[in-house]
Amino acid sequence: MLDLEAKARLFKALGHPTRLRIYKQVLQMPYVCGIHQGTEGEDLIRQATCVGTIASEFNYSLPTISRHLKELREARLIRMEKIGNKIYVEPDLETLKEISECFEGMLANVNSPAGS
Amino acid sequence: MLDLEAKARLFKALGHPTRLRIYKQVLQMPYVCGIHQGTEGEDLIRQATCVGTIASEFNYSLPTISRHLKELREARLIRMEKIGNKIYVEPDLETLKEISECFEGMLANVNSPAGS
DNA sequence: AGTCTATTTAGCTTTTTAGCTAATAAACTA
DNA sequence: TAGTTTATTAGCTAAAAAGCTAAATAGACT
Repeated sequence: MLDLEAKARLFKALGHPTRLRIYKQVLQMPYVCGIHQGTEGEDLIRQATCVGTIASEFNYSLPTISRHLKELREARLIRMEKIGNKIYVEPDLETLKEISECFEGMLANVNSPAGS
Repeated sequence: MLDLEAKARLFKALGHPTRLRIYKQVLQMPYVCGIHQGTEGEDLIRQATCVGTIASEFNYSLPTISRHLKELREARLIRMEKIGNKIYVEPDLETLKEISECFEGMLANVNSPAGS
C-alpha cells in the first residue's frame, strides 16, 4: 500500500497538464508486457510505445518529455524497459488500481449527512 | 465533467503532502451540509470544521494553511462557507465522485494484454 | 466607536519546477 | 571503427510554489 508521501508524489506527477496527457496516452497504448517476456515480431507495437514516439506527440523537446516520463516512473505510474536502443513505456496497472481503490475508499468512508 | 486542465489542477492540489493530509482530514470531519441550509444548534460540529481548527492540527502558520485550503477550494475538492466570523470547510463530494469514476474508467479502458 | 476573533491578502525569501540547448551514453548499422 | 539513432544527463534561465511575518478585512461583542 502506498503511504501518504508516495500518494502525494503520484498526484503531483499527474498534477501537470503535460504529464497527465502523457499518462493518458500511455494508458491508450498497445499493451506491451509481452515484449518484456520475450515475445517477438511486434515491431509496430514496440514503435508505438517508445519514448521518441510519445515525445513526437508533444510540442516539447525530447529531454523535456524524458524528464516528465522520469517523474511518472518515480511515482510508479509507468514502467520503462530498454530493449536494444529504444525504451518502451507501459502503465503500471498495479498503481492505477491502488489509486482507484483509494478514491473508492475515500468516497465510502466520508461522513454522510445524518438526514439524507 | 472536468476537463484535462481541471483534472491536472485537482491532482496538483492533492500532490503536496500537507494538502493531501488536509484533504483527508476534511473528509473525516463531521458532515456539515446541514449548516448551510440553516440548521441551528450544532456549535460543536461547526467548531470542528472551521479553518482555525484545521490549521491547529498542523505545524504551519495559519496563513500557510489558508493558502493550501484556497488551492483545494479552487480545485473544487472542498467547499468553504462563511457563517458569522468563521469559515466552515467541507469536502466537495461531487468532485470526489468524479475523480473516483475517472480512475475506474481509466482502469476499465486500459488495453489488456492479448494473451492473458 | 473600539476591541476581539477569525481569516485572508500582501510582500518577501528560498526552493522547486519546467522548459531549453549542448553534451554524453548506449546500442545498432554500414 | 566510424557514424547514426535513441534517450538521458548536465547546466542554465525563468516562472511558480511554499513558507514566513505583518497588515488588512470582516464580523461579533461591548
